[in-house]
Amino acid sequence: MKEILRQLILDAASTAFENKEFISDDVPAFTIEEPKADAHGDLSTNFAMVSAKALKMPPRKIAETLLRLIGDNHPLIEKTEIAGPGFINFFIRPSAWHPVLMEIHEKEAGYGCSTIGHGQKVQVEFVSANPTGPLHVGHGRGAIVGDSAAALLSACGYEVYREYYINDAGRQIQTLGLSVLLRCRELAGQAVEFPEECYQGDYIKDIADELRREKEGWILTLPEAEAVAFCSRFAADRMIIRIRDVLDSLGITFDNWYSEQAMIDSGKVESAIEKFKSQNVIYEKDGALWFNTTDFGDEKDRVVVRNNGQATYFASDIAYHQDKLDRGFDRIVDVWGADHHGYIPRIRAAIEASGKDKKQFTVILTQLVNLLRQGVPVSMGKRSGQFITLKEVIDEVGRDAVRFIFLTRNYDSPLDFDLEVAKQKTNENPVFYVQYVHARISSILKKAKEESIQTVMGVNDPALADILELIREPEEIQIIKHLARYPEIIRQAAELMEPHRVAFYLMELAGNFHAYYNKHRVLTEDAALTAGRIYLIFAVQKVIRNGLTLLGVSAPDSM
RNA sequence: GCGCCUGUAGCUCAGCUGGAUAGAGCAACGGACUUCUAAUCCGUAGGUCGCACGUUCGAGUCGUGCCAGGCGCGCCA
Repeated sequence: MKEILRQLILDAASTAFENKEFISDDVPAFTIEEPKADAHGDLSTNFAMVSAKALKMPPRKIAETLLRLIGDNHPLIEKTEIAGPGFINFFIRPSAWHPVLMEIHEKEAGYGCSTIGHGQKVQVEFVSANPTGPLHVGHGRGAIVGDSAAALLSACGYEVYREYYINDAGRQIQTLGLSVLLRCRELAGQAVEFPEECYQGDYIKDIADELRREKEGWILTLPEAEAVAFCSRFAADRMIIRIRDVLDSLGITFDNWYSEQAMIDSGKVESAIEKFKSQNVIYEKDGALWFNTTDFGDEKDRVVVRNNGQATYFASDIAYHQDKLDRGFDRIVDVWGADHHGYIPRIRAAIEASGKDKKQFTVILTQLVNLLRQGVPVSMGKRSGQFITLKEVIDEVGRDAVRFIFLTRNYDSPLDFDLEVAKQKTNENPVFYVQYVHARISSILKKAKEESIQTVMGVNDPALADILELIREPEEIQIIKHLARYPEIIRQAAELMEPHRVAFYLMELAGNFHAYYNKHRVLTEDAALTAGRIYLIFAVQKVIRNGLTLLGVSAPDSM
């Protein structure tokens, strides 16, 4: 609808130019949007105001000219008006909205999808939590936002590749291994002193127990270094399995789990360093190797190899991002927690230094999550191991509610997650509000079927046009107008990678539907009217389902 | 001290990259179930958009400076 109007306006503008009524055919960017107030029509454009300067005409005068050229007998338009400082308001004929329903029924799950991505390859790297401890709710937020953003990109014609980067090398993993080894010895009855810097959580004991069952006393006979190395690998593997299981329970899967250790073993880190050395962006100072990130806008240069010969994690990060680009992705997206924001300049530096466009690299920074219970913060002590894990939250609250809550906030805002609120089946928890629409419609359709009412009409059914003429209640037109916006919402949400827009859209659509449901009956004595209304609500259901699917939330047939 | 994020109704949050009279939900108050699911709906009340300047036809939105909160500033991971 917007596109039709846009074309109409552009045509009128160029006619005006040909008639020499406009002195320029240079059309500035103008918008067409749904006004907040119904009195301002169905759609409105600021064309006259934004082009006032270029045309050297007062906005209202421009608007008058345009409207005269558009004429007042266009089939879609009921009336037009000029308002305020120069808005042109269009009132659309109610029946003009009906084709939206036909489009939804034709496209089904494809309604809302687009091809704006043109098959560009996008890699989305998210979660990538270290396998040294269980996932917490902060990871959950990144996981859900990343997964949903990926789904949106996919729906918009990008070729999306989901990847998890496993930090399975370096000091932390050593510590993990040591922690497990010490717990093994403990289980064997040895007296051990458990250092503070080791991981304190009970999951370490669990893994030690698994290890003991599988290997019995064997591990205790190994020399310290070998034992730690073995425990490290064993524990990291077990942690990854746990992490994957939790993510699975949220409906999140990856195309690839990328091992840092494997990357190091393949020599990619070394060669990346060599490459940068030869480009003189890496230099030596005080016995260490430094990356000259300052030249690319960072605050200070960063160490890549320490003077003890050990590479830093940054070295791996450089190689990893090089590798991403080498694999041919047009765009790479990293989803990080806000506590990592200081890393953006250096990673961006690494990308620029390799001759790539920094615009190919985007970071989604999810702000922190405060876990509460009835308004009281739940402590998140890291070292103590005394924190509520993501798994516990999912088990308590449920997958759909967890996902929806994370997706009803802009990821850029800090988020209070109250466990008690998340469990409530009230409107404080809008996931049920939206799902209820789906269930209600399923229920109506089921009943219609039982009463042998035809529920599916073909687009080419000759009776369709007459039946749709009966769909003209204000609430019905309101719903269809809202349905018409869906594809644009999806495009916007994908471009900005802001899934919360979809969640809010769905809540609004749900509101429209519930109001309609309470005011009008779908199954009536009038067969034609009933058919039309079924056609309408069936479309609503499809859009609800499409939206929920993008958010990774189920669409139940009964509740 | 420097950098990033946030500040909108009592609470939790939207606000479509600058549009018209700033919106939802919750909480409060008053109504609607013999009907296709009341996990719903209808109504009332609630605001100096942190503060101050600036940019322009027009600012919650953009710029600058303050104020408040969160996070980050290692040859740590």
